Amino acid sequence: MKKYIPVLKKTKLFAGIANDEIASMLLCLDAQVHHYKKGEYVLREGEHLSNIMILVGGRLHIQKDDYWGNRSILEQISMGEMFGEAYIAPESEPLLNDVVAAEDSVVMFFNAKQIITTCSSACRFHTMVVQNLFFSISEKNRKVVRKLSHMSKRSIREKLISYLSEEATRQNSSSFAIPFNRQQLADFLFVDRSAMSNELSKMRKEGLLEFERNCFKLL
Amino acid sequence: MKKYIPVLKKTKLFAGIANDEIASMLLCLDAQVHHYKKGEYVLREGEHLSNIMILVGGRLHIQKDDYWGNRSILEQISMGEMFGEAYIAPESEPLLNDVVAAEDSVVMFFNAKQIITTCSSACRFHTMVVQNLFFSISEKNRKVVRKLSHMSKRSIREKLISYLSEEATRQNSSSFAIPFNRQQLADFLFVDRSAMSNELSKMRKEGLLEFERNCFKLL
DNA sequence: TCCTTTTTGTTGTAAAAACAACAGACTTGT
DNA sequence: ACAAGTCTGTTGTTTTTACAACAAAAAGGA
Repeated sequence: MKKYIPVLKKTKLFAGIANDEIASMLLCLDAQVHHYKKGEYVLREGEHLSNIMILVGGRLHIQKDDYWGNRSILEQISMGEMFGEAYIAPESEPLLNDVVAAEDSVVMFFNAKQIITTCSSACRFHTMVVQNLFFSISEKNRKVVRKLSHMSKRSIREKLISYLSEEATRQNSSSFAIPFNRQQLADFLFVDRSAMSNELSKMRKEGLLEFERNCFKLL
Repeated sequence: MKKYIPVLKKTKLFAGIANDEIASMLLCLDAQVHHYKKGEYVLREGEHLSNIMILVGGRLHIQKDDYWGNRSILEQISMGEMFGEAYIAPESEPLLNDVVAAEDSVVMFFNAKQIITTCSSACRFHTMVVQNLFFSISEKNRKVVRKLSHMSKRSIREKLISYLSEEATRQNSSSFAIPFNRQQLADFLFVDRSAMSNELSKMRKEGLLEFERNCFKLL
């Protein structure tokens, strides 16, 4: 458990909190560690949540498969990101999507009630965590809205440009790796893989970008 | 100002707070009222926010126009809903979209810092508001994810079914009105209006639904 | 009321995407 | 090293969507 404190320290939720403070909070917040193999389900659609979770190792996909087997990847969760936080409100509906390990992953569970109910004595920094929680969910919110903007684009090409540009900006370089293979990227952009591959090739021919596997360079 | 207290009382943010408590908080939170005519901009892309806003009259669209004049409506804000809350975090980027009055509207502005910084004495209920704020943004989050699910559908027909089903569920009836005209619905679903109109007609012929103007009935 | 503007549905055509099928490159495990 | 499986790009076909243009219906204003 303690070995994840350095990771937690870097998260938005525990920003500005000292290591030993985090350690004491782990007890107060009822922290638990779970391990998942690639492909395993962390959460399933329809579940009721009473925990807030932080990914401390690996990578997760928040996704949904429809009746015909079409998969849609709504979000990707990377190291240090929080998830599940939107479903702990008292009148919240059950989880809308599945959460699946995209690679071997480690997740920490925290008792949600303990987080949002500021405790009386022990944890001096609890108030700060509540505020951090709000800032974290704010960031998540903006992330989803950005994704929605990608999806508002009408053509595969525009969606690709929109997404790849964001990645280039985020990684602060015109050369960057993405955390998806082709099929996953297609599922993430809600388009057909072969059509997308085709479009990528066209764009390369036109000199808009270069790529190899999951590495891209915008020109 | 005081005339909006009954509206505020029904919002998620002020849930469980007595009328006179709200009244005193209006001062503490630096509340201001602004009026907008249909089509007027409430906020513009790129702005930095230091307020949380609640719509107390009318209807707003959170939207974006691209270079070629294609409009995308990302969200609709109805009476009593909060907005802007995701952009007040210290390291938040500027606003990603425009906020426009879809009809004559009234908006209340609250000082964001005052809300998230629990004040010392006067407002006994301030702690509750902070918690409400978290639950409100949680709900907003789920709303955006639901919209993302609609958009994950590959065809216009599926998007329509996905959106209309949600409305039917939300309004708890198979007959319901939607808050969009055809062009706005198309902008909201990120598709072409005429193609969508066409698809609606086909669906009506096939007996899937009935409609007239903005009133729909699922069969 | 009449005129103007907006909204909606319809049609035909061009463009784009989905779908299916396959081959070659690359991985992985034995 | 080999076999099995996965990933990626490519092609041809079918389906769907976008686009443009227009007419009818409805709404709004003078």
